[in-house]
Amino acid sequence: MSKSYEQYCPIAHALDIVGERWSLLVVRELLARGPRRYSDLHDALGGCGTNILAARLKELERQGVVRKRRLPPPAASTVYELTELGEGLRPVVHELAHWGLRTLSPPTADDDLAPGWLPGALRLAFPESPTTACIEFRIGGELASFVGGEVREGAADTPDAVVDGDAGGLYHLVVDHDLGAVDIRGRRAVVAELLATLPGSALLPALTAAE
Amino acid sequence: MSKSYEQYCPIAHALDIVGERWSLLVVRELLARGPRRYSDLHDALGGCGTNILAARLKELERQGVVRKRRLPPPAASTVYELTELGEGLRPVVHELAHWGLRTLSPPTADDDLAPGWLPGALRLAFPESPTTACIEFRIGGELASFVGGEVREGAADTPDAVVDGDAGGLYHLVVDHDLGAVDIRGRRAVVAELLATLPGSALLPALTAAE
DNA sequence: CCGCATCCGATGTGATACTG
DNA sequence: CAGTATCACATCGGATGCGG
Repeated sequence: MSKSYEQYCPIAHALDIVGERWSLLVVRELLARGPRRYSDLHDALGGCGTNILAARLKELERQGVVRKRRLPPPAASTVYELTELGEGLRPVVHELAHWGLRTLSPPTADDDLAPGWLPGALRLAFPESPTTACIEFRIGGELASFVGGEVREGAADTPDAVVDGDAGGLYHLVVDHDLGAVDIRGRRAVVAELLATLPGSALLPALTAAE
Repeated sequence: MSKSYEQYCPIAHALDIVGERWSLLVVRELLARGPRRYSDLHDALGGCGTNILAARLKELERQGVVRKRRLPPPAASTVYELTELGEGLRPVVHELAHWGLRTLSPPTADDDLAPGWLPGALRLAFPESPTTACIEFRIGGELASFVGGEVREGAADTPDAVVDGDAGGLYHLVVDHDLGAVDIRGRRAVVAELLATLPGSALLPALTAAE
């Protein structure tokens, strides 16, 4: 879409930068997983055409959303990472993800999901510093934890709560706020608190009434 | 883009629905100005090709984002309006607008702006119920007011504060939180409170530090 | 392998014209 | 006013090539 909307409007301007096909998915990937190599991105995007990916990265770099960095010799490779401007897209992607969840049906099987999806999914699902509690998630073979408001891979040392279930259970926990969709050991209250930080907790109840 | 991203991911799914060119601008228009006719949309979008607009509206309707409604005889006409699902995009568009503002330079002249832009701009800029105060905005010939957390066209009866200036001043007020960029009569504090509800007030200070 | 650049058929876009 | 029809053209997606 090299063609701009040519409107004096922040939304049109934002879309001029990240509105092209694949662009926001590149940002999603960098937000959820951190700095990545070209071919990692290409794989994660379900193969979007190497030329397209190259074009998007070049454009995003030109716009100051993404930065290219060369790693030191031991692992000589180039990685792409978000600039501060690019990091600023987190709330946008976060809201978009929650809106998308409304019309996305629960996952059918864990096979659909790429290995290592859980930490990224949690990072995208929850705001940055939602709670000081420590919660461990064991979802369909994946393992990740909330520690001090941050998401880590792997188990937690002394979790306040452990959430156990499959991807469908996590879906219902996040979308329907159904604490019964997963198995929770420890302090259920901290999980409820975490859910209260979701955009949906303000929106969903309002849907039946007038918005 | 009739072609879906075909990923099990809420963001990819959201973009399958509103990620096509022009789609989010249609939503923006309906969010900011309420139900509109086909040709009003076509004008507001800077002429995006009637076939494209028709295709987008059809797709958005099919996806349950937009609804077509026929007005009663007196003003026999068809209008498009957002469904509850479509209204749910408000936080998304809201965040996107604030991100876009970061790299959008101040307006050069008021000529750039379509008549009646102010109420829509205020509705997009500020969250839904930010304050109970009553504030009147007089920006470059445009007139709009915050009353009870809602934006109205025209003057306010008994405003707590009156904000006077041009479009550039409003820009700096919203982006830089510069209360000096406009002329404020009455209680400055209620304007400062309103600014505190912006996403930027949480993000901008954090940019110099680590995000 | 990694990081692209090039070529090409399929598809989407944009301006104009035209119809109910 | 509310679209549909048409057509030149840009872009996309997929395959392939190719130097480091």
